[in-house]
Amino acid sequence: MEQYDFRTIEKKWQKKWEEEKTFQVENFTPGEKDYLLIEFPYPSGEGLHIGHPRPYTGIDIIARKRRLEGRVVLFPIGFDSFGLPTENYAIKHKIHPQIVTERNVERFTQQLKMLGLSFDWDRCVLTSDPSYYKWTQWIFLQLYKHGLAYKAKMDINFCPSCKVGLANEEVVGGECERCHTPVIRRAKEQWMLEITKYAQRLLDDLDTVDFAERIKAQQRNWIGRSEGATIRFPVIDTQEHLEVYTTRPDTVYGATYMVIAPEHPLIEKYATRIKNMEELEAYRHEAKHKSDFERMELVKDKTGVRIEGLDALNPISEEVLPIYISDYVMMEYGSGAIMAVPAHDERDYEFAQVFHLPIHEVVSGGDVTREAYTGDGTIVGSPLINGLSVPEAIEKMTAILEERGLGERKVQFKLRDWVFSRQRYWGEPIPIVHCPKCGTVPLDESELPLLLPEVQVYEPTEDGSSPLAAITDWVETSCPTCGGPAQRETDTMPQWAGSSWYFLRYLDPHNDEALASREAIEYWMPVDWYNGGMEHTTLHLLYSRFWHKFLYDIGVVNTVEPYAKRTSHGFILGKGNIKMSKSRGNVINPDEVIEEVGADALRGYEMFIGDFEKAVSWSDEGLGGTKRFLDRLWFAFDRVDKNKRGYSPELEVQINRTIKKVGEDYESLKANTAIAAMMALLNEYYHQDSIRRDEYEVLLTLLNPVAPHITEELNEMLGNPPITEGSWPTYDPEKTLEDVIEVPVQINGKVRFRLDVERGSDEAAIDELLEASEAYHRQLEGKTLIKRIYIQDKLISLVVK
RNA sequence: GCGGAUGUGGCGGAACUGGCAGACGCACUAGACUUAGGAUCUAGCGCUUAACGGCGUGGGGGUUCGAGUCCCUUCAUCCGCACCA
Repeated sequence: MEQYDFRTIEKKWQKKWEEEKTFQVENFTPGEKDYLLIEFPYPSGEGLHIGHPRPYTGIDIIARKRRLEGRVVLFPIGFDSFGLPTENYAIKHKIHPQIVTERNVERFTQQLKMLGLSFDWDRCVLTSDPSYYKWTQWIFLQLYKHGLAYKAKMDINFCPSCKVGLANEEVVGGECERCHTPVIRRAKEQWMLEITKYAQRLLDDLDTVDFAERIKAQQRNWIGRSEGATIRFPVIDTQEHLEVYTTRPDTVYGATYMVIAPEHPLIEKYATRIKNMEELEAYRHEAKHKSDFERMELVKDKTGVRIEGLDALNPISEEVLPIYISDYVMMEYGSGAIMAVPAHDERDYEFAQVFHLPIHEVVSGGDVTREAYTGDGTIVGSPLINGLSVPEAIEKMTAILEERGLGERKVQFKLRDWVFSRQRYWGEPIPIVHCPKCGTVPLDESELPLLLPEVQVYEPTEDGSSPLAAITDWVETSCPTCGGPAQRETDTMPQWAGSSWYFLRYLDPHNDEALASREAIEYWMPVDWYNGGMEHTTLHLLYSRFWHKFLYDIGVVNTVEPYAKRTSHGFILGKGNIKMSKSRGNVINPDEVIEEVGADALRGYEMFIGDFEKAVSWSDEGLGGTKRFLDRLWFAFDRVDKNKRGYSPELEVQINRTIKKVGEDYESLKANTAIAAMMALLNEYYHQDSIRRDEYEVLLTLLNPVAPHITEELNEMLGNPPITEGSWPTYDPEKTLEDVIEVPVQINGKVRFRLDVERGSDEAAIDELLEASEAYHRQLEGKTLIKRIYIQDKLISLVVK
């Protein structure tokens, strides 16, 4: 028999699948639907990375298996084609981003097809296609109309290198997620989406979906819900109150000073009364020009300045409290002001030490002369709540505050609104017009898509405004309301816009009347299984859940959550668990691997390499092992007795077990152990004189989802119709068990010998067997049996003395 | 600091609801076939011991006839968030 010529054979099957549209699926096909989704790739210039095939193959296996089980499977693909890297590449090489995108998509498509993934290519979508972004813009307009999109001048995270504003989620460790330049703060008018309005629902509905625990935990953490109370502290000799948020209203008697954020508006308002304005200004200036990164570096040393001339009154203890500004209080969280309780808060404690401020213990149990005590205890020094525990005191104090009109119960979130505009070219134009008379006016829906204009120069400008601002004849337009001269919004949407709803477009990709028909949405939604990277948990996953809930609220979709189940895959690292990178020279190129060993071996290896959810390291030797398995499968064909049906008695149990195991393992993303079981079965076949046709065929079908090309070829060589037209093997549960089981016998917890026991034997039968066993008598010589435990078909445990 | 994980041979990793630890693969060793082998096949392969045996799932303790698995405690590593009041 010839060598397995994977190059020719893989191409042959890929061509067949493409021409015959084997994996195309029609809407409304009767049957049980499965919507399986992988995160669509960003078509970067580098082409497919070796990490891409892992999640794709993992879900492709599920798709292929479920089709064989007769289910109606939607497994689509598309490209998230707007975005900065393409634009940067275009600038560098002076090629239009559109052209760059087309080229990259072309390359990605070809590479994905080489992997033999069973996508329905007819539903392929591109987020940068006007027929697609028309609907991204449409969703924005709905958000705007429902008051969830607003423009605000605010300090945003700004990357001086990318010259672009960033969402909180895009700042990692104080650096730009993309280029790692330290992020600075900059005041800018930005479009914002009010995701905070959905915070509670985004949190609550996590309980209704099947997401991996780490994903849920990370989202909860990011949303950051806390319960507490607001308290208003009068500013002495003014009409003003400083409102603070605290989770510990029980410690209000322990407040010995107050701190407001450097940006707090109180300072401007009372500038004339403040005696040390210059000093404050200097501090504010410094704080503003510190990047987040620097702010973090200096975590240990608390700095600040007292506001001379303004004091606050503790409304409960009626003590007079000095007010400080310090950058450890942030304007973005709560009200930008805190009551400082140094005895029971570590940060306040540090600050109090630096500034020699009093520390009043109000919860007993710690030693506040040494450190802040944040645990539970009995309330002391607090006339209204003395003697209570912390939780009781929180409850009582909150009630008192509400009763006296000094504050109220409050739920606070860390989640902030989504900075939605980017001052870049390669993104969806925001369909808004600014009219001097009518103000901000949304475009009429009939005007969509608002096309991205052709430009010569797409570099961002030094002042940080969008390249679109320079295209006067595009910017200058007329007001949709009054018809007078007006100007277009020149910011574009962030990359996360197009990916926040793409799974809906797959359902009805050519619809020009709606983002997808209601019928299609009702037929397919929700996504039954969505796999993607952990790095998207607080970005894409949260954003798309938010948009989906909004679309639900306005009646576009029928499910509250878009994804019923979410799993995430681990990265593939280089040898020695080091990240692959060009500079280290340890990058593995999928094209080369496919050329070397074929797509089936690559797919098989990426599944066999280890736990799907964990990071794994690439090994060329490991790849070789998987390739060898496929070669052995290929040459086993010679030993197949094509006329002999059924399973041989020696193999029957193992085959039935393997069918069971492979099916279950695929479903739980454990293709590694499924492959191990199939390897073991093939090894077993080699120990037989010949392989029966049915034995071989069942292995081909089981392996088909992992290695679709070689299995189809071998199956065809047997003269069978394609596996894709067949069905998934079934097993007989009765036959997954041996009739005679080798049961271990433990004596005082150690296995000493084994007995062949007929399946289902009772204790009496065991007695007989033990009596007849020579080993048993030898082991018991001179000892007394105290206890005997028999677990049917599993184990015999004897306790002797 | 908070949250989530993970610690098993030389390596990647298996082990269902507590029931034969180390499946499967890699590497390695020996042999076969070969002019040759980085091909293929066969066999071996946790540590220790001459052997019987003993010891083994990060460390310590506990529950149990029986613990990788359950409980307590401790150490280490990875990931995410982080002055969030």
